[in-house]
Order: sequence, then structure tokens, then C-alpha cells
Amino acid sequence: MSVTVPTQVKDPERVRERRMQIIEASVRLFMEKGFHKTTTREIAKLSGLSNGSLYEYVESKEDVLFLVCQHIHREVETKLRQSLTEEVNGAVRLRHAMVSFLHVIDRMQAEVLLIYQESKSLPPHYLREVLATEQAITDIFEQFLRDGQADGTLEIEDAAIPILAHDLVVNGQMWAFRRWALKSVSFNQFVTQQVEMLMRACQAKI
Amino acid sequence: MSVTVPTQVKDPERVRERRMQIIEASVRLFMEKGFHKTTTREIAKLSGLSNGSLYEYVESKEDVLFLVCQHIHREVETKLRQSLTEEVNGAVRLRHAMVSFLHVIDRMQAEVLLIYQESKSLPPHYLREVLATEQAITDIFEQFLRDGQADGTLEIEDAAIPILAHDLVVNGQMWAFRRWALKSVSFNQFVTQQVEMLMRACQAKI
DNA sequence: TCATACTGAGCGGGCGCTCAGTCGGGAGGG
DNA sequence: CCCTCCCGACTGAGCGCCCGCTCAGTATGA
Repeated sequence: MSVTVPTQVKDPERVRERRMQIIEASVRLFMEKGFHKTTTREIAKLSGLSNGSLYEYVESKEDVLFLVCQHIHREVETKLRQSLTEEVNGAVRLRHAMVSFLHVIDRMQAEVLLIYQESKSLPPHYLREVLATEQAITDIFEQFLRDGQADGTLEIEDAAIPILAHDLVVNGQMWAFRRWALKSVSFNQFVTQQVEMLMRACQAKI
Repeated sequence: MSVTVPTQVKDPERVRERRMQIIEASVRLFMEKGFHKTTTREIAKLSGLSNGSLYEYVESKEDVLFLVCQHIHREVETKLRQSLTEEVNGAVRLRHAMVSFLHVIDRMQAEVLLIYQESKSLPPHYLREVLATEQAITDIFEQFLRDGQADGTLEIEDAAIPILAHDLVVNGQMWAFRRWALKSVSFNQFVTQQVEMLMRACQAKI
């Protein structure tokens, strides 16, 4: 939350507005051709800005990538948190969280893929921020696992919890980054199977 | 297996030798700075070749990336197949395969990460080949799952098998591409937890 | 003597970023 | 109410560098 992108423009409202244009254009371009093959000229053009203007809102091409990653992550996290409900016990809560998460991934397939493929091109201080957000998403699931462990609806070791949380996130994201291999699987099949497998993996007493 | 990289040099032995130099140099460079930030000049220099010579063994920078990906994948697949043993039943066989796989990933962390991060930069016809190899590795596990299903030591639905195989591969590769989040977990812990979780997920009767 | 492998200076083009200049609107003085 | 001035936003031609790739020329060994 502490890292911010510098700008020359004084009016914060204007900055937010223009950066939104930049993000929307960049998401489209990066998804289409990747970060490295997209030129700043293309970004400017599709944003409806001139080349020079773009650099009033951003200091480098990497800044743009960071804005994009940050925006996507925020959207994933808020959508996920929105869809969480207060449920009776840990196991049920975990199950619902996983289903919600899978739906978010499905709606944002391309964006999730983008983060997977391009975030490595971020300068270190930006990368750290992006990975922190990724961890925050994982932490949501860790909490549910702990809840379930505490109320006895899940039977798991302490040591397994962080690993299991990552498994869960990664197995969800798989829907985005392994779609090439999952062409013959429908989304509903995928959800059912992954959720069942998960529940077995942590020995849920539903 | 059908895709090959063109060369100007007649002597096949020489081609193999020089390409090995190119691959070794490129693996180091790509792991260090990524594909896009590595120049062909650097590759040539570290390979012990001149700039022009490099292009006798390769037609483009993408060719080099393909050679690298192909080489890594081959190494993973052969190392994995080598360590597979003939075991009594499907469940035990699967368990051993998973452990072997995790050890291969551990030894080749950086290389696995490289494929994850850079293979998207391959031209389509090369990418197809690389994904096919990835699928071949997944297929190994699918076979074990089917074996276990057939002999009754694993209790899984048909529809779950492909998904489970991918889960298994991805949860293993996680050790390479999520190391930033798994710093506090030891390799042995990781292996134990992942294998136990897997066995529960497919209801193994060991 | 000739095919084959190798060399490295250099070409061509692209791309990130800059900067001298334009535009517009609001503040302030007459 | 007008004129002036100024500041912040915007423009886009173009700079400078870099990098993938080539090719005319050289070395080598059979």
C-alpha cells in the first residue's frame, strides 16, 4: 500500500481519471501482445493521450505495468471479499470461499494470466508490492483453514495450513494459466472436482 | 518431436556440441535477467562464439529460447522417468512418482521457473511443442491415477483424473514458482505435506 | 584448392523518453 | 468588463541508443 507511482500533474482527480484510461488501454494491449511487444506509443494512442502526455502521468513503461497489476489485484481481492458470506462453520465457509474464488478467476481469466506472465518484468520495489497482494489473497484462505481447524470441521496439521492455502490459490489460478490443457473441461466440472478434492484433502466434516 | 531448428552447419555432431554451449550460456543468462533483457551478443560471448557464428546454428533469438525450453523439458522428463519404479499397486506407484517429481523440481527450480516465465515469448509453432511436452509429463501422472483407479487402491471419478493430474503437476511446480512465499517451509516438510494431501485427495488405500 | 566454419564491424530500424512550444482558463489589475 | 499574464496540461517531432541480424572477408583442414 505504501508504494506510489510519481506524476507531474497536480490535480489528483485528473490523475485518477487519466490513469484509468491508461490502465484500460494497457490491459487490452498487454493481453493481446504482452508487455515487451507493446510500445508506449500504442499505449498513448489507445488511451487517447499523446506520447508526451502519457509521461506526465507515469515515469516509465514499468510504471504502467505496475498500475495494471495493482488494478487487477485490487479487483480480484475486492470481488473475492465481496462474495464471502458469514457461514456456520469453517468447513462450509472454506467451501464457499473456494467457489467464489473460482468464479472470480473465471471472470478475470485473461487478467490473472497477465499477472502470471508479466509481473516478473516489474522492478523489484514494485514486484514486492504485487507479491504482497498475492500473499494477502492467500491469507484469506489461511484464515478459513484455521477457523475450520479450530471448530473441528477440518482436520489438518498446523504445518499443512500455509502450504494448503497456496495449493488452493494455485489450483484455482490454474483455470487461467492452464486453459490450453483444460479445453475439454467445463467450468462447472472444474469447480465441482476442485472443491470436492479440496474438501477431501482437508478432511472436512460437512 | 517433429519441430526442429534450422542450421547452416552441415556436421550434425558439431551442431549438437555448439548448441549445447549456446543452451548452457542462455540458461544462465535467461535465469539471471530474463529473455527480453538478454542480448544475442551476450549469448554469443558466453557461448564462446562470435555474433555471426551464433547465427550459423540458429536463425533467431526465439530459436535459442526454444532450444533452452526443449532441453530443460527433456531433462525433467527423463529424470522423472528414470526415477519411476515398478511398484505393487497404483496408489504406491503414484506416491513414489510424486516424491520423485518433487525432487526433480527441487533440483531444477530455476529451470522450471524459466519455462514458466519465458515460454510465452515463443512463436506459436514452438509454443505448441513445449506445451505438448508439458502435457506429456502430466500424462505420466494420469496413467498412475488410472492404474490406481483400476486396481481399486484409489477411489476417484473418471472426470476427476485429468484435473487431478494437473493439480498434482502444478502443486509440484509451485515449489519453483512460489518459493518467494514458501521461504519458511523446508523441502522435506513440503514433500510430506503435499504427498499426504494428494493421497487424501484421491482416497488412497495404502 | 575448395568447401566449411568462423569473424566482427556495421546496417537498419525501432523504441523509450524528452523538450521546446501551444493552448486554455482563471486570477488580478486597471 | 476587458486585457494581461501565468500556470498547468498537453502536443508530437525527434534524439539517442540499442539490438537483432547480415555479409564480405578470413582461417582451417582435408
